[in-house]
Order: sequence, then C-alpha cells, then structure tokens
Amino acid sequence: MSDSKSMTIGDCACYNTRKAARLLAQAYDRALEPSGLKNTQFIALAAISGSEDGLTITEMAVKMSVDRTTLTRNLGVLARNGLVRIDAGADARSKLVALTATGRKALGKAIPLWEEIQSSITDSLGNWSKLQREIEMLAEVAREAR
Amino acid sequence: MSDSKSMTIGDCACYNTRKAARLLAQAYDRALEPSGLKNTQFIALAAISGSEDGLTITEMAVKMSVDRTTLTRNLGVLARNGLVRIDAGADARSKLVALTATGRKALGKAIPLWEEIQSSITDSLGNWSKLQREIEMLAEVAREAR
DNA sequence: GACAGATACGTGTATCTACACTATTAATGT
DNA sequence: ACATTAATAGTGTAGATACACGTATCTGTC
Repeated sequence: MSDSKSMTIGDCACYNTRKAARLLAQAYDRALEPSGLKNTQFIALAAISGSEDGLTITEMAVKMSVDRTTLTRNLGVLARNGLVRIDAGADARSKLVALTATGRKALGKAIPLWEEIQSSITDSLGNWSKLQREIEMLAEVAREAR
Repeated sequence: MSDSKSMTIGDCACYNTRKAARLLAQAYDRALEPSGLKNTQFIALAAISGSEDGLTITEMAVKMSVDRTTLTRNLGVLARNGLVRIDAGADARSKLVALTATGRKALGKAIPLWEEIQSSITDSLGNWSKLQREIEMLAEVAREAR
C-alpha cells in the first residue's frame, strides 16, 4: 500500500520543501537587506516583540519551532549586534529575551520591506492562506513523525 | 491592494516554509540514520546517480537549485567520506562528480528508509502530489522574485 | 596571436541548524 | 534534611547555506 503510483526521489517532501525554503530565504534576505536584517533575524525580532514582557529562551524556541541550542546561537548574533537584550529571568536558571531600542527600530524598518516581498510572493500565488494551512499541516505531520 | 485581509508576520511565507523544512529535515535525518546519510546527502547522491555519466558541479547545483559554492562544500563532505569521486572534466576548468561504490551502496541502503519516511509523511496528508506542485510553484515564484 | 568577455571553480567569512553532552538551579519525594 | 528528578541554559562539534571575491581556463573577435 501507499506505493500505488511509484514514489520517486524527486517527489521527496523534504527535498522539495527545503528547496522552496532556500529560494524564499534568498528572496526575503534580498528584500530585507536595507534593514540590515536577515529573514531569520527579522522573524526572531518579531517573535520577541509579540511578547509583552519578554520570553525565556526555551519559550521562544518552542514558539518558533526551532531547536533551543540553535536559538541560543542566533540570539548571540542579535545580542552582539545590539538588537536584543538578555536579562536575568525569574529563576537563576532562566533568562529573559527582550528587544532593545535598536532592535525595535530595525524591526520597524524591516516591516514595510517584509510586507512588500510577502505580498509580492503571495500575490503571485493562487491562494496563500490555503497553501499556508497545508504547509503548517505538513510541518505538524513532520513534527509527529517518530 | 493585496492587503485586503491584514498581513501578519505569522503568515510569513518564508518563516512557515522554513519551519516545515526544519521539521522535515529532522524527521528524514532520523529515518535515514541507519544509512549514515543526512537528508541533504541522500538527495545529493540521488541526483548524481540519476545522471549516467556524472555531472559538473555547476550542472548539479542548477539541477538541485542550490548555490554552487554551497554544493562545493557539501560535495567536500561526501568526498571526504568516500561516497563520491570528483574527476577531471572535459575542460581543465570543469570537474565531473560521480558516485563511488561506497556511495552507491549507501544510497541503496538509504532508499528503502527514505520510502518509509516519505510514505509515512505523505500518507498523513490529504494529497501530496497536489501540495508538491504548489510548493514547487512557491519555489518558482521565489526564484523569480527580484 | 593577443585580448576582452564568458565559464567553471575555490576560499574567506558569516549565519543557521541541531545533536550529544555538561553544568547549574529548582522542585519533589521520602 | 537529603537525595533524586526535572528544568534551564551553554559548549563542542559538524554540516548546510550563500555572498563577495579571486583564479584559472576557454572562446570569439580583431
């Protein structure tokens, strides 16, 4: 079963999704360039700005579906560039990530650039909302694959 | 126009696609582990094996929609592990990439593992063929975004 | 045959990614 | 109170990714 119509490696879900992700990352990076942010950094800043009182690294990693240790490194870059602040958390264990003024400013500069590339991409597609839901479903299925 | 229903950063095409790509990569890497290959390496070997007389690095990069210099590094890993051979090409400039016996063997071991995770993923989805076409369209749109 | 432009490839640098492991601190059970 | 377990974060290592730049080679043209 499940092999009814010959699987080909060219149909690999991982390959095709990664390919799209690479090309999208390049397009968004180019579009965001005037802000000095890469797509990853833009998304990270946006995630932080969405949380009023800052969030811990683990919280943020879960929210973004990225490995915690990956996020630690990525936050290191942002902190080095003065875009985020990493304060002591409630615990002596946890830390709180928050935007600096510089970070907020960069985010503000990036948002209209993002809106432009985002609508440029989605306008060329039939129905992005629907495709987005399907890609989210794909992510969910991958997350649960064990 | 194009903003008829309020764009939110959570709808970012780049973010959502990258997220799915990350989770898929983890799932496929886990599944392929017994072969010693990562998803990227598996795809690279498959791409090479698909070309009878080997291909140049640029040809392969175009075929896979990956940056040429990225591919150079990735091939370096595969060559270091004895999975591919990099011979002199027609030119004194170009080179020819080909599978070694070891590479062919690893690929052979990986294919059934790939089939398993691939159908596990796609079976959990409504219609992968259709979604795949849409993701390919998304990649195409991103490629042409300038 | 020399030269301008095109082709093919590598390196330096920087970022993103994640697994395995470690260290520290907090919470929990007896 | 103490030992065990859970929670939180960092490091070592390794691979993937791409841009800017540099080098060698080839090709067409004069």
